[in-house]
Amino acid sequence: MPTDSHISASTRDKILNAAENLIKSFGYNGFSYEDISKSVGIKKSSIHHHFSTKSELGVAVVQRYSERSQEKLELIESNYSSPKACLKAYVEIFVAAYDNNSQELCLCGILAAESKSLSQEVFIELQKFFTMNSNWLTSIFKQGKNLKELTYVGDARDQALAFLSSLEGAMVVGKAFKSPDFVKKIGATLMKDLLQ
Amino acid sequence: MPTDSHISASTRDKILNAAENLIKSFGYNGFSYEDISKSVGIKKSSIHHHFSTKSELGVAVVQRYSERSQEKLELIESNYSSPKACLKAYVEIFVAAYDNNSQELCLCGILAAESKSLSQEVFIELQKFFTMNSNWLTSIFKQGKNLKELTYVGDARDQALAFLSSLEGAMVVGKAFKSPDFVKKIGATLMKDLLQ
DNA sequence: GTCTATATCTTGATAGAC
DNA sequence: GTCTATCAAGATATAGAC
Repeated sequence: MPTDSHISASTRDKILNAAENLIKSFGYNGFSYEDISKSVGIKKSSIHHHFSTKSELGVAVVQRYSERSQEKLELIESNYSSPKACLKAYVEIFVAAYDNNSQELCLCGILAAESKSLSQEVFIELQKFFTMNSNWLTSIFKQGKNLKELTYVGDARDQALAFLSSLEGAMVVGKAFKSPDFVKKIGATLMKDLLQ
Repeated sequence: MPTDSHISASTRDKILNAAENLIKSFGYNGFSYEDISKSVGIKKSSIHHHFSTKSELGVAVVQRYSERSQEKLELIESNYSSPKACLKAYVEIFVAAYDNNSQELCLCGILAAESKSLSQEVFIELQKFFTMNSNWLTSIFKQGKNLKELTYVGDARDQALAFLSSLEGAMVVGKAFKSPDFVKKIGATLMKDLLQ
């Protein structure tokens, strides 16, 4: 058995989990090593043993988040052949992340908003996330038009970027309204528009 | 002459200007009294004379931003009678804020992302901003459908919220891509979709 | 209304014992 | 790999002179 998914998370993973959740809730400038210390039950200095700087920790958090996102995208494409179903499943990622976790943001959404506060290293990982997502969506939109499953005017990439922007924005605006089903509603509206 | 728009800004206004710009760039958790001090050329303690707490400053910044936004919305409605033209002018607000200022975010967009870090007082002002914008947009979308100028399916409010989310999200995603004309492109795409 | 000075706390990070 | 102890810097905020 190559993976030991049943054993409890390593300290390193616990730190990454805590950091990811803290960033989603309070942003990169809104969390500290002390917060992680409390959450994981380990001293600040021990965190530095695993991630010597905050930037290094940030890079690792975004990398892991991107890897998981990529796995989800691959899973969608292997589960669904129709672009319409793929897009619906994509929306469901955002809905689940938001609705199931008391209106938590996309990790990379809040980091993008804080771009100017990030080290170059973290920012580069951030860009990779958005490049991956926009490329995937563009491909889906192209297929959708070819198969006449999705209705839109103009360029597939423009539509993909607008779609991605809408979902990221929905998480942000939904927080301001403290609306638990905001992303679900926006997602449904977006899909409806594309099936016109 | 009732207004003295030619005289230089009061210290209070200078502080508000600095705070607004700093928040747009680095977020609420990303700026300090020291930053304002450097920007305005005044000591930290003097800022406390005008705004005794950071929360108080935050409230004032959002209130002023909202007032200006409201004035813009009123100006649009008095300048244009067509819903389509109103919506186009609304998009232009976001485009101008983003493109002219090296990809600066909507003040309330980044604050919404940082919701959990805000005092209740600041958060309440934030909600007012989004309520005002969504109500205005809903009204425009209703008129647009009645006059057959805008094409969309379903509820006007849902479309208004999706539209607002798209613009807010475009500013965020555009930052990740370091794309100077991202909001303009997304805005054009959104308008095209509504004129289908 | 602005300043100097200071208080108090928190931050990211390091040194060194175990 | 985790701990205690400590650091220097930066944070919000206050006291009191001018």
